[in-house]
Amino acid sequence: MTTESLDNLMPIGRFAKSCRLSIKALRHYGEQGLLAPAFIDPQTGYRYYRRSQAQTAVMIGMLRALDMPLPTIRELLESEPATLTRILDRQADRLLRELTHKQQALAAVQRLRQEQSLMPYEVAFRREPQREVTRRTIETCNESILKDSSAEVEHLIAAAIKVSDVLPELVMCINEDPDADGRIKVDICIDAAPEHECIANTEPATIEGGPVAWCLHCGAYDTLGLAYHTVFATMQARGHTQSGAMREIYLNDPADTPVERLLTEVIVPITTD
Amino acid sequence: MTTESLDNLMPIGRFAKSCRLSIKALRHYGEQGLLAPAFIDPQTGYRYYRRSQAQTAVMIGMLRALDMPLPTIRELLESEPATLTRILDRQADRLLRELTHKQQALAAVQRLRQEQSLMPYEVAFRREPQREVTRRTIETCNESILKDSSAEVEHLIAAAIKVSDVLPELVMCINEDPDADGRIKVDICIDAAPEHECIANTEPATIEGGPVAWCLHCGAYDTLGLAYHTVFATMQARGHTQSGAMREIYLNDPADTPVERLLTEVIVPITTD
DNA sequence: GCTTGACTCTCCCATTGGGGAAGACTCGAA
DNA sequence: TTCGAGTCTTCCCCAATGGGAGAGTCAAGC
Repeated sequence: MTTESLDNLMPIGRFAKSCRLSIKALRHYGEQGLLAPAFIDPQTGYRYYRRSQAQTAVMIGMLRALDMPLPTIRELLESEPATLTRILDRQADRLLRELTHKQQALAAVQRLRQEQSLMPYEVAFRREPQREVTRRTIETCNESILKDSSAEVEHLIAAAIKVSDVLPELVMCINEDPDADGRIKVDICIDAAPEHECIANTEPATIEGGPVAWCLHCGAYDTLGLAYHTVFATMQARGHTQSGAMREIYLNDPADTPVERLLTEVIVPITTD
Repeated sequence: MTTESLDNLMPIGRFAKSCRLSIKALRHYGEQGLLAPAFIDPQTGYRYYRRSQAQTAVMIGMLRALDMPLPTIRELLESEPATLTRILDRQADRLLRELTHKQQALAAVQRLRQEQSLMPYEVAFRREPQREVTRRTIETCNESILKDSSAEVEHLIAAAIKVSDVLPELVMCINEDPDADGRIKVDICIDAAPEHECIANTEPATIEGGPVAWCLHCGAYDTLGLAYHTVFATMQARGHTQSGAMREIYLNDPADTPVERLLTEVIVPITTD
């Protein structure tokens, strides 16, 4: 270690100022193995950093500004370019999920504000008829259900129009996961018709009829959660219990309807005892 | 209390299942004053909930799904419709800020991934000439700087084109806040010209020349943060210190340039000792 | 009436990324 | 030498739960 490099050593305060991090944060990064001081005086315990370490420190600050967890940052700083891409991909996925979630939350809050109510739906209790349908089942997770299902719905609709030339009524059944892995099974169903039987990856099925809690959602699909919550709240208040997969019926086609006019029936089968 | 209402009482586990919340969460909500059990057995400490409370519980679950903090939810549950709007407005503001932040983070991560590097800029050290400019100063906070400044920039550009019929070169100086309140002063500057003096809310000013650290950012403005961090990192590695307001020079017009072609000079004045 | 298994209680510790404060020690300049 | 500023460790705090330990309770079957 030359005199020159010794001269470059500075105590934590000055270093913190130069790289725009707090002293606390720097100590924390040291403990977590992201950025160890170049030298620690064994007598006094004082931490000293080398000027060249500021580059790493600034990078850490940047990555933190991107909400990257410290363990991920450590990986990233130690990684080869190849691994770097993989880690960043993972991070981008995570951010995208959080972004979608925030978007939906914002839409929901704005809707509540507009409606001036925490339960902006009229919930009715009624009896649904049994339906014979053609079904395709997909599996997805809670965060990407909107994206995954809408993609699949488009495929199915396109296939149905090709064979029967009519826009079918569409029902989506959400089977809440008994396998716990965060996976959810979703059935996308169109009314049964002889022509529909030839559509790939589908099977005939029956949607049981019976008593249900029901409400009508008007507007974009990303605030459907509010409708479900309102239905559940009303159900509970009356002592009803869910007794099967909840479902949505889409009353118009998103392709030719402005989002604020979209109508969706929200249905939860119940037991009436 | 009638027998009927007593019959409605159920222990926490059943109640939790019926409103889809965890037992832990329910106990916590009780402590925080959001949802107290209808009855607590003084002997055993067992909590009993009434069926009608499930409605509130489901609402709390919904609001938590919107990332609303518990104190806010308490306010909301106790509030009149008038206050409700105000609280939801506040919440929407917060969500919007977080949303913007996530968007920028995602854009930054994707850029890093694409560049396969944590420092995807070439930083140069050079000497900037002094500039005489016409300046408008705005004050904003860190999160909304992009939005606020771009709005103001459009106004100023429009005003300048009206009086001089030429697209002026645009420089933005970011004075980092000494007042600490999270407020940042931003100067939007166009080159000084006699015709510009009549533009409202502007004043003549001088941007000092001198040594700077410099890099060129190509692409959308929301990842400019990466460029700044790279510049700072390189500066620190060479032992340079910032000595004035950092600034950006916009080399083309966002109105007629595709975002991926936008060029921005990022400049940080330094001392060279 | 007793056993047994499912439920529930309280209390404590963990998470993330630090911030704040206390009390003691150290550094550097005058 | 002295004094003010810097730094050390240690402990507690934030939000909203989750997990687990150890003890007590409930309800159903025998």
